[in-house]
Order: sequence, then structure tokens, then C-alpha cells
Amino acid sequence: MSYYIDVIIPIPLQKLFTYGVTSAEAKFLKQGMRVSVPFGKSKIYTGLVYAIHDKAPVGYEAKDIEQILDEKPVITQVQLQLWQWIASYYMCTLGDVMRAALPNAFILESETVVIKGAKTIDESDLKDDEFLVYEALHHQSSLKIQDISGILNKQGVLPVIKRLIEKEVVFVEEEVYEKYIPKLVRYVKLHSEFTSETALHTLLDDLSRAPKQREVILTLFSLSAKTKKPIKVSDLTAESGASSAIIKTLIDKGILEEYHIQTDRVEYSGKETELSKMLNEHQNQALAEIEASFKMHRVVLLHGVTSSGKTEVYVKLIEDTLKQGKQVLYLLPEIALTTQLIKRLQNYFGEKVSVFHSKYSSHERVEVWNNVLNNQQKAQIVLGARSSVFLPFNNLGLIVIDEEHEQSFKQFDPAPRYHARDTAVVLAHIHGAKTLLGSATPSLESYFNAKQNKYGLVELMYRYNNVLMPDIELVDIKDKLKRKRMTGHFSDRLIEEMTEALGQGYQVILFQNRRGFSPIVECFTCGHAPQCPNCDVSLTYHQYRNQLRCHYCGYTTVMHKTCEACGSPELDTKGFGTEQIEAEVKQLFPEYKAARMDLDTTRGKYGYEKIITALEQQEIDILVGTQMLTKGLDFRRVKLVGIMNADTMLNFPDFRAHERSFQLMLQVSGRAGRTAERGKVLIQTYNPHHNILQQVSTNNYIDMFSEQMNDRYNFKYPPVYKQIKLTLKHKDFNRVDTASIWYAKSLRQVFGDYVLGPEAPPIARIRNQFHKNILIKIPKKQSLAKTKEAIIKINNSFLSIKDFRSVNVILNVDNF
DNA sequence: TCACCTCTGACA
DNA sequence: GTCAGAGGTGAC
Repeated sequence: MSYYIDVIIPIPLQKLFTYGVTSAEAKFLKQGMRVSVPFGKSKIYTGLVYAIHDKAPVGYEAKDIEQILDEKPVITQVQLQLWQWIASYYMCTLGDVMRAALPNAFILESETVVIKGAKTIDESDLKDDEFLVYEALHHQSSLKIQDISGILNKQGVLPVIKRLIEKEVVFVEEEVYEKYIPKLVRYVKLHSEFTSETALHTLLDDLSRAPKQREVILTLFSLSAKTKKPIKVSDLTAESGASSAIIKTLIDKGILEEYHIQTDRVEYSGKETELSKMLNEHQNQALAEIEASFKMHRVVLLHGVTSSGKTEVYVKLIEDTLKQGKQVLYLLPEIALTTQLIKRLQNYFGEKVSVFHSKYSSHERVEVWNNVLNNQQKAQIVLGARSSVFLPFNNLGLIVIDEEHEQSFKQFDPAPRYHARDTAVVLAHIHGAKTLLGSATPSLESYFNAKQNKYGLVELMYRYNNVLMPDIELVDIKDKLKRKRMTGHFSDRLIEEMTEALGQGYQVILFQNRRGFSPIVECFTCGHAPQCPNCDVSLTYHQYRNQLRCHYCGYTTVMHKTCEACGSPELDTKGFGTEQIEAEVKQLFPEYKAARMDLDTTRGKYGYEKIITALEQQEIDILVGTQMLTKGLDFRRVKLVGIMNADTMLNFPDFRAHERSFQLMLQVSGRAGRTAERGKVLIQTYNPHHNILQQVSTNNYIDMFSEQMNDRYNFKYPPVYKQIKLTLKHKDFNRVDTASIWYAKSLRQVFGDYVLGPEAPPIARIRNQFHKNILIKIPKKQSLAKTKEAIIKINNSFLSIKDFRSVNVILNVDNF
């Protein structure tokens, strides 16, 4: 009898692929193990075993697998169940999910390498580029395709290699690299030969003419006497001051013996575990309410104002879950995963906390993965960004989702376009675990779910230590402009308050949700504004590098002193970003230290931490930043927050603009006055009577909620209606145009007026691709599964039209 | 007429 | 995603 396995391949293909295995392999293999399989003409890919059976495929001959990669499954049944839910809910393939879910190091792919052949050849027979490759192989034994691309300075190098193979100058091989290499630490001990007293004395006598070596041996003794533990080579060199050459000599002589021990890269070496804080009466009440609510609901929303001490409540719940011997997942937006919060949790839970996010190297991620899979002590609590919902939990008891309203929980590109909050709720459901959502400004959909009694709702409206909510003042800049009370982008009120706060030794945060210096540079004479050659946007001026930059495709060019079109030297900048604010601050307050926090200044693994630490150490007086500022930072000395311009947020063309502005402004405001002194927030706006601004200034979430919900009902938006967005992309405008019209028409035949568009987005072209959007609104009572079925059907007929096939269609479920 | 480029579809 | 083969395009 022949055996077969169906595997998931990490490419966006709907199908599973069937390979042949021997009966012994079939017995050994289990669902969730990885195998390497030949795929396509020459490549080796990693496949994940989905099913093992004996039904021979019809219509083709199955290839055999190359190798089994795991001893036991790396993916659990529960995870596969979740993968399936994601693939069907977010309308993507299992391959897409696999690529997102597995740490990169688990997905091996073969790489073609070019190796010099045995045959020597007359160099004059080779063409220029062929010769270059031939030459390079004299210096290097093998070349990757990418290296050759680099040498020849062009993209399509395959024809060149093909010709070289024909001439038998080179041949190619497929190489598979093991991407994960465990970290080994080098240890040394004295060779067993010398452990006896007499042998040791002879040795030391022998070494009397090599004082450095003798010194090392003596140091080794004192170290092992002191610590009673194995001695690391690095400790020995540090302690004895000997060079690694001396140690190597000792090892070569057979006096010392070296050995390696595998260790984790991610290790916590902190102080003793701190006891969790006592809760105040409000927190205690909230805790009791959450626990009561968990009896009736699987999901509970904790609405707690900024500084109300939500984290302490989470800590108590986590403690409880750990006592039951269950794992905890603590989800946070990427940006909030700063050392501040990690440290706080580590103080309580010590080394039971593991951290998982994108700035971790792929090796570190594999280690966390394995620790979670094996239910290790050090992975009882996982603190992570959205991708940690994919970790192989086997005994999950609680998921905490902090800053639940954050839109960065939703992945936009590439597929799977999943929302980590919603995925986490499903994950918890599979595990029979509880989910706690926490936010000071809950998303409308979560609050709506709570109001519908789908989720439990607990409110915590008192700030810790009864600190007063900051005093929020709206400044009408239209009026200030009229009365000439503006200095640059600063109103007289803002300058007054800044002067006062700084004078008292407090810090100030200024918020402007746009980076760069100015988004538009325009010529005074001819009105020409430099545009991105690949996208339909004007280039943003970045002063510190004297560059014009496109924020959509990354295109950069130097900023010319004169207009490119007419040569006029008079250029005008319109709009403003963080850079310009920083420059103005430096002019207005030269005696204080200003810094800027945005994407440009926080690159690199520790870029972000550096600025935070500087602020904590009070090396910075004024911090200018984008929305990065809003995330869970706890600064003691910030008294004033200035929002430079509230209108750009409010006027953003999106149905969530108002909700988001409200959340953003309240979150930034929460940075002010987190201790004794009452904080102050100044919001500059052209339209101080805007409802959202009124609601922000009175911190009235309920009003905001009911007003926005009204709009959502009237205009059929989420959370009242479900929503799926289709984006069609192609480099030929006419083709997307006709394709999108066809697509929308077909959708309308099924869904009628619930289909909107096609419509060109505000930026119609990005990276030389024209975009068109179609929106489908789905009433609550309409079956989501049926809707998706219908869309897939239409999509299939779309793909069968030859002219449309090259148009890229992106399906985005819950595109908000 | 040929070298080179882009498009298209299959991949088990 | 990768790659071969098809079909189209420009240069000699």
C-alpha cells in the first residue's frame, strides 16, 4: 500500500499539495510536523503536514518528500484550528497563514548556488557578463543568484547562468540552510587527568616557565571555588585578563577541556520577584466585577481612564490564572512594548515572562516558541505584539488585550489581514480561556459588543491616588491668527503655558501627527510642487537630511534650492510636520532641550528606548512627536501636553476619523500630570466647536459613543454593519478601471445597494500601481459565510477573464 | 532573424 | 514565491 501526505506550502495557493511517503514515514509523521519537499522545477520548500492518508491522487503522480524535519509536531491541533478560522474569516489561504504564523527560522527554503565546473575554457569564448561571473568564481567557491545580480548589476541573470551551464563552465546546486542555530556558550574545565592533587602540583610546576598560563589555571581554581558552577570561557578571560590565545594553547595542550552548553538567548536576570501591589478600593471592586462577569461572559471589556491602574488589575488576574497552572497571553500594540512595561511585569513575575515581538531576532523567536510549546516555566506569561496569537499555547487560561482600541492590532499587508484582538477572542474560545480587553478609550465595536451584552463591561473611572484628570483647553487658532497672536504654529496661550511649565522644571510634550518638515513644497512663481514619480502624492520635505521623501514608496531625492520647473529661487512650504515644530521650539525656547520622536528618529533596535530614557532622566525638556507618544508611556514630570493641530486628524477621509481622533487626543492628554500636580492640555484647532473636541475636553466617552453610533447606524458602517473592502491594483489605469467596474457590477447583482464603488482612493497611484476600491457592507442578519462564498464565486469568474487576470485583487475583511 | 524582455501559468 | 516557455519587441 502507498501512503500520502497533504501539506501546506507557505505560498498564497488555495490548494494543499500531496506527496508520497513510505509506510514507515507515514507511521512516524503526525499532523503539524514539518517536512521538506521538492516544489516546482528545482526548489525545496518547507511543508506542514496537514493529513496523512492512503488515497492516491488522481491525474498526477505525487512526488516523494525529501526529508522529515521534526521529531514531534511544532504546530498543535488547536493552532491548526485557529489557522483555519483565520483563512476562512479573513479570506486568505492556509499558506498565507503559515507564513505569518511560523517564525521565519522554521521555514527553510532552498537557494540556488552556482559552483565552478571542472572544465577550463578559453576565456575568449565567453561574453562580457559571462566572463565576470567566471572571474568571480576564481575568488569565491560558490555564488548565490543574488551575488551574481550584484556583480553584473542587473536583475535577470538567469539567462547568463544558463549559457554558462551549457558551456559546462559552472553547475548549480540547491542548498538548504538550517536557519535556526542554537546559541552555544563555551565552557572550560580542567582535564580529568589533572584532578588529583599530585598531578596538579606537577602541572603547576611545569607551567612555572609560562606564568600567563599558570595564572589562568589559578584563576580557574578561584572562580570554581567561588561560584561552584561551570566556568564560562568569557568569565575566565575577563577574570584572569588572559587573551583567548593563551586559553587556546591550554586547550591544545590538553590541560583544559572545552565544552558547550546550549543556552537561551532570551534570558531574564533581574532581581527578586516583587510582590504585586495592593489594589485600592476602586481597583478591587473592578477586579471583583471582572471575576463575576467572567462567570457569564467569555470576554470582558475593562473601560478604565488613563492612570487608573489597569495594569495592577491585570496582574492580579494573571496571578490567579498562573495559580491554576495555566498560560497567559498579554497582547499589546507593538509600539507599547517598551522596556517600561516589560520591566514592570518582570518585577512581579520574574522569569515566568517571555517577550515576543518583531524587533526580536528570528533565533530569539524560535526559543520563545519552543518554550511555549513545551510549556516551560519561563513561558507561562507571554507578553507580545499581534503575531503572538500564533504561538503554540497548549494550556491557555487568560488573554489580556491592553490598549484594545489600537488599530495596529490589525494587519494590513500582506495577507493574512487579521485583527489580533478578534483572533485572540477566537483563540481563547478554542482553549476555553477568558479574554480581558482593556482601554481608556475602547473601540466602538468593543463597547458596542459590551452594550449588546455580548461582552461583559467593567468600568474603572477613578485615577490612581485620585489624581485629577488633566485640564483640557481648546485654543481657536483662526481667532488667534486674526488677532496676530500666533508665532509660527504656536498660539500665545501655548507659549504662555509652556513657559510656565518649563519654568517650574516640568516637561512638555507636543503632538503633531505628521512627520517630516512640511508635506508640500510649492514654487511661489509657477506653483509647481515636486511629486513622487511612482505615487500620486507630493513629496514631503525633510530638513535634517535636506531631502524630499515619499512616505508611501520610500522614494527620496535631494531638495533643490530653486524650483525644478521654472528655476525660481522662492519656494514655499505648506503644512507642517514634527520636524518643523521641533525647529520652531528650538527658536522659541533656545534655553531648553528639545527632541523629536517619530519614525525617523526611532529606527534601530534601541532608537525608541534611547529617547524614552532621555526623557525619564530629564535630559529632554520638550518632546515633539507623532502618535508614537500615545502608547502606554508613564512619565512623571510631564505637566503640559500641546496638540498642535487637531483638524488634520478630524478631517481625515475615513469613517473612523472622529473616533480615532477622540482616542488619540485623550491618549495623548493622558500623558500629562500623572502624579500629584494636575496636568494641562492645550488643543489648537480652527474649529473649537467641533463635537469631538467638546467631548475630548470634557472626557465624555459616552457622548462620543452614542453620537458616533448614531452616524454608524445612519450610514451603515461598522460595528452596525460588517464590511469587506476589495482593492484592485494594476499598473495600467484603464485595465483596473474596466476590471473594477466589472467587479462592482457583478457584486451588485448579488448584494445590490450594499456595494459601494468602484472608487479611486485619495492616493490613486502607489508604487506605480493604480488602485480602485470597492466596499461591501454586510447587514448583521446576512450570513457572513454565504457572503464570502458569493464573493469567492465572483472572484473566480473574474479570474477566468483573460484581461483581468493580471489585476491584483486584495480582499480585506473588517478593513478598519 | 535573433537576442532580449514581459507575461502567464503551473507547481503535487 | 519561482521558473520555464510563450509571445512580443526592437536592433542589426
